[in-house]
Amino acid sequence: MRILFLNILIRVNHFAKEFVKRDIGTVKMSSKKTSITVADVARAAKVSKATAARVLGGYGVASEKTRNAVTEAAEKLGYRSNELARSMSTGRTGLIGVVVGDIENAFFSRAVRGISDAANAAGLNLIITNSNEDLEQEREMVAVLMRQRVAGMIVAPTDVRDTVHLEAAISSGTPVVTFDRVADHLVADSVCGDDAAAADQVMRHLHDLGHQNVAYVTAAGFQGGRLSDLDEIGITAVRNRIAAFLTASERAGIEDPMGLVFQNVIGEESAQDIVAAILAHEPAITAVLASDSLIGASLYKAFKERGVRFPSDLSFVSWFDADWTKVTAPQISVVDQPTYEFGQKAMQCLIGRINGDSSKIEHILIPTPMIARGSIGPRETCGD
Amino acid sequence: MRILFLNILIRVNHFAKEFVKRDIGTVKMSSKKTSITVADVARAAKVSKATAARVLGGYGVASEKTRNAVTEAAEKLGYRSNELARSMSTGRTGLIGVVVGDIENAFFSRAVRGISDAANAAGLNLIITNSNEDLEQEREMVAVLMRQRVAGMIVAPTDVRDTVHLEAAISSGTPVVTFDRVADHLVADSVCGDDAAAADQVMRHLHDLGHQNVAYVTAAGFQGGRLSDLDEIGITAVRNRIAAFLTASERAGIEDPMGLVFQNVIGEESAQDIVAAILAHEPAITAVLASDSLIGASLYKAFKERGVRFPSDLSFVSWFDADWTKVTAPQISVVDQPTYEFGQKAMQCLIGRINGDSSKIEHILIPTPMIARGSIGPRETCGD
DNA sequence: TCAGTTATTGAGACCGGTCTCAATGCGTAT
DNA sequence: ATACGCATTGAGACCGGTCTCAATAACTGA
Repeated sequence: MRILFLNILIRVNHFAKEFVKRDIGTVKMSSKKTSITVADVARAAKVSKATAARVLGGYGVASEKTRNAVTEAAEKLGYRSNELARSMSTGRTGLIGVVVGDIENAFFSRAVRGISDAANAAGLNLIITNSNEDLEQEREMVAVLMRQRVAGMIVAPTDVRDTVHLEAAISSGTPVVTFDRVADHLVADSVCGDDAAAADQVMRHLHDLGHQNVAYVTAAGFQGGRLSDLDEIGITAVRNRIAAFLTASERAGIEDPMGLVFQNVIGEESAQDIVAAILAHEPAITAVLASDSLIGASLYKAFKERGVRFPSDLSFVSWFDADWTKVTAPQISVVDQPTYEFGQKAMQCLIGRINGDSSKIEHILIPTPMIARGSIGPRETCGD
Repeated sequence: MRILFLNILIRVNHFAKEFVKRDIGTVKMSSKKTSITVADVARAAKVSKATAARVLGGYGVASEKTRNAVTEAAEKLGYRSNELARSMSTGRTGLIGVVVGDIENAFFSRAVRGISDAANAAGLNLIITNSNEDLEQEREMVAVLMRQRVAGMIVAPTDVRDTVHLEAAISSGTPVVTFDRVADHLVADSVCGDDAAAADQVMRHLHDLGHQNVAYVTAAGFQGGRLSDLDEIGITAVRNRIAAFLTASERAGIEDPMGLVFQNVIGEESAQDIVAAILAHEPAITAVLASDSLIGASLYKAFKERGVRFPSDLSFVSWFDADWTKVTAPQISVVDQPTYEFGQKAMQCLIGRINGDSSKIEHILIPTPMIARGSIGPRETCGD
């Protein structure tokens, strides 16, 4: 009788426990309805969490029967993997950090498109950040990306003379590839246009057309408002162009080539000032090189406003084949920077590094040929 | 003797196990050297992990003495927080997913800049993806973003007639804001230009100038190569423009307004075909509206190649005030879409939703006024 | 059928942080 | 000195997945 009672009590207790367990399970599932886990799928498929994870994560082995059961349960439950959890476990994220000057600048947005396409093809995704060509902001963005534990970073460094933050990232095991600019001392691959060759080519072309006084216009600002030392320039792309420009100007007999470098052109107001200075220059400047397409567009508009005719009054070349260079009359001659390819190459390098490639650091130079259009003409037609 | 031998064997085995364990521990610490954890900092500061986390995570309370000790240890060790772990715990990431048609299109890159600036100001970062205005790719990108557990998404939907994937995201608790396009049935805020009003304004202006046969050129493709039903258009921005265009054309006495909608202009080749068709149109088409700046640039170039003069032969208006519209001669009249503001507004809406705002869904309409420039002129100067 | 080998599965620890609540410490009043 | 209330701290569970290795199952050959 006593034994029978105890037996009944044990059964009731067992039933109550099963009831509570089921109830808790129901509540849990209800509140977590929006996020099904591997454990949920495993329960539904009547396998262990580890087995379900193997199937859903696509690693290890599982029998076909098990695989089907898990797959079906996952579909039925609407399982969606959690990359955060996966990344925590594996120590690897599928995220790539990108630091550009300004995503709105077509030069960078096209490069980002190239990076993005190559990344997506490799199952990776981009976190895009803007440095605004400001070192402090670049540092902050790199820190943000490091906290996100990006698998690697592609950076257009604002100033190659101060890359401590990039060195720290690299030391932490995060591979870095720079694009458009190269820091020689950094243990990072780089992908850049051949700026020196391009500047040289443009200058030769202009000299062949009889030009001697050629101006170079840049956004970079110099101490005392005038270039006196190339080391002032933290963006290697710009430095290389100007170095080649100076060499070529000397070759053409210019005694003070640095005096032909016009600085600090950021936006249309400063372009107006520079255009006034160029038009007032003695001896007359008969050709202008714009360091990038933003500057190019501002200068072009300012010159047109003053009634300058291309190429009869002034020959004009801009870096980067932006959309606007092809609707002007005449069309603008450009240094064609294939930034989509820059981006693709940079991403390919980075994927190699992420996958453990420890071969020698590469500095990839991509040709950036001049496209001569109607904005360049012989000096004799340039009025004197 | 046998017992002695077994005893020695057991001791050797034990020693070997301890040796291997020590060796593994050393290797492990060495490989983890680059990632200092809260536990490491806690150890160095002689507090518990929970306390160190409180200080480093900036939540809870800690004495000043403790705070200083932890902060100092963290600096000395070079602690860098792990957002993955934090997000796992908190159930919240600081990532925002963005799906645009093509980051390279200035319309989107400027919007993304607006989104990015607003996000960064709120301590958030963007994962940018491209849909290429393809529904399948959009679905895939949304899935990728959901797997990353983004805190919310800003999407320019490719087709508002099929938004199951967005509905699923919203049901999962991930707020969505659409921009440029609106899906009425979606429980999502939207930020768009007032396309109907803009089209109406442009048409009124053209009619006031005497134009009657005005063409609208779009990238959208229609069944049978001709627009017959507005519901064919999955992008609401385009649909609204065309609807207003048709209404205004009818008002101006056009009997078959749909015949003035030219479709499927993607790239410069198709632009050539469309330009030929427009120039051959009877009665003569005296004004053209380009649905976006990519189409606009292609059309402009094709017309110029055929010697068309603006505005004497043809008046021309393009949606979006792209850079190229301001260097043509004459400058192009545009519908100014302030996409930077679109992006900012969208991000603000999304931040509200992420923070728990459950107020009524908002559809924000931003004015997109016409900027009349030299490409528009009276019909009488347009040759007949 | 039994033994040996290979394939599959499950238990439990772990990633690096957050969160909860009980334990401990500190300050104040009697 | 003792009691009470408040502030601070620590222990341990947990987030959702991966990884390791022992246990179990399945297969094959004698």
